[in-house]
Amino acid sequence: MNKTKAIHWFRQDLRIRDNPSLYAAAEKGILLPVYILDDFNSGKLKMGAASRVWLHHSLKALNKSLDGHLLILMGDPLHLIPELLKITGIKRICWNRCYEPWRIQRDKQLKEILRYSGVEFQTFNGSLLWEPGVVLKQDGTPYRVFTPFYRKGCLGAESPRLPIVKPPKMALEQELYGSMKIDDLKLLPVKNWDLKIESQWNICEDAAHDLLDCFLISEMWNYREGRNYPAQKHVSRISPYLHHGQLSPNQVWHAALAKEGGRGNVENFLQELGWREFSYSLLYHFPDLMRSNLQRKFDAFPWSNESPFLSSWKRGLTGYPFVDAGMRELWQTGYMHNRVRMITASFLVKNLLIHWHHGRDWFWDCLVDADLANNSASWQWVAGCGADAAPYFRIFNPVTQGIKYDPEGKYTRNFIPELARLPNQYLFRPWEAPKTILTDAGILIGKTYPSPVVDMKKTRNDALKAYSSLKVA
DNA sequence: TTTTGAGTTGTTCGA
DNA sequence: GTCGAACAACTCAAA
Repeated sequence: MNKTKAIHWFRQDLRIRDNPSLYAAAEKGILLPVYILDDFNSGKLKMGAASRVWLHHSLKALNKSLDGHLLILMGDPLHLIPELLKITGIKRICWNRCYEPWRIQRDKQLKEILRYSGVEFQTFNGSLLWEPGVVLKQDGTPYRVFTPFYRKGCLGAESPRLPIVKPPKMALEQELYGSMKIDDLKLLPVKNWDLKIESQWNICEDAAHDLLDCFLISEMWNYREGRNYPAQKHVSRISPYLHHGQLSPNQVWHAALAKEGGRGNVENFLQELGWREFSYSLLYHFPDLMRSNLQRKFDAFPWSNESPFLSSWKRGLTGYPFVDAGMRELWQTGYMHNRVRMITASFLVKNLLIHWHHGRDWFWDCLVDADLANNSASWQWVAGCGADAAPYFRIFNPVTQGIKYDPEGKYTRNFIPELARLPNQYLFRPWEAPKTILTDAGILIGKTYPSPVVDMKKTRNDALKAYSSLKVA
């Protein structure tokens, strides 16, 4: 038995700074930092391929900042942790809380085991500004509408704690007790498509801060407007760092608050963190959020089965350039600009009438920021079956949206090089371009770039009809 | 208890 | 070209 040693169990908090559990574990003596790849048996919730790539590099970076003393394991923590405690004789373990329903269940079981075996454990809030259960309506039930949730619930509650520094001293355990190598986790794909993703991102804690600082200093002054233009740099792109915990929301919140944004830019940016909180709250109170329509009448929605267009959508071959640009950005970079996420998602659900579950799964696999709460809540929002009142008529038109938010076509041309020489006037509706213009641009619709898979006008009306059929329920 | 009115980011049509 | 109105019905916080 060794009272001076403690384990910090890294989960979705892959950082050294502002890490309450790491801080507490390192405080009293020797620290054994552990990471356990634990999604091997979680079935449908297996981490997506892009997230695994991100995780691989995150772990490499984290291990480096721990002088190579990060203990790596793979398997079920319910077995591995008690075993590790036994082997090491350590009697104290700390972690930051996670909120996926299966993790909540699992952690509860683990606590029982630890209690039974007389191991001291401590858990912390390391990844939310307001934990679920704190922000509730006066009647004690959870909010179902964002604005009151955020304005009254969040902003009316205690303000988020200030970030803490990294542990002043980290006396790291030198023995590695049969640790695996990070490479042994086989997080990288066999075919090396991950190289494309890696070239876009610097995946480590320091880079996360650089990115955030850069955004806050040079881009946030125009966040409110600029965030709508995917060709511009007015979004922060911190979502993957937030998901994996290289950044904490507290660090972001307080860093943003300290800036002069003007014209509501800071408030708008903070509100996006509020949406993240809202998603987590929904997931906590509706654990089946990833599957069940929050509005049950949507269970009767006439989704088209076996649509041949799902794969066109995935590959960025719908014939609608703005949609295709987004889907290709996703595939090539593991990321998609938020406005384009809404447009591509709206297209899948409202024009192709394909169930949001299919979109959810594709995004889950492709996004480096894939997050159960955000992904589930956002797809429900787009589909209109989510928590907020969603006007049935909110159906994005990829042509209109392209003209409005990518006026110079820079974003679209970047991802659809085969349309690069098409004039702006026709860039978002090449099928309407005169033959001579297409020829001049080297485009053959149906050959070098697909014809539109569906007709916007017709499918819009079909969707409106389908949505109004739900009224009765 | 009842009532009021707002609700993330849209589109189309007609003046 | 710009502008405002219309496009369901419903939930739910809050007065």
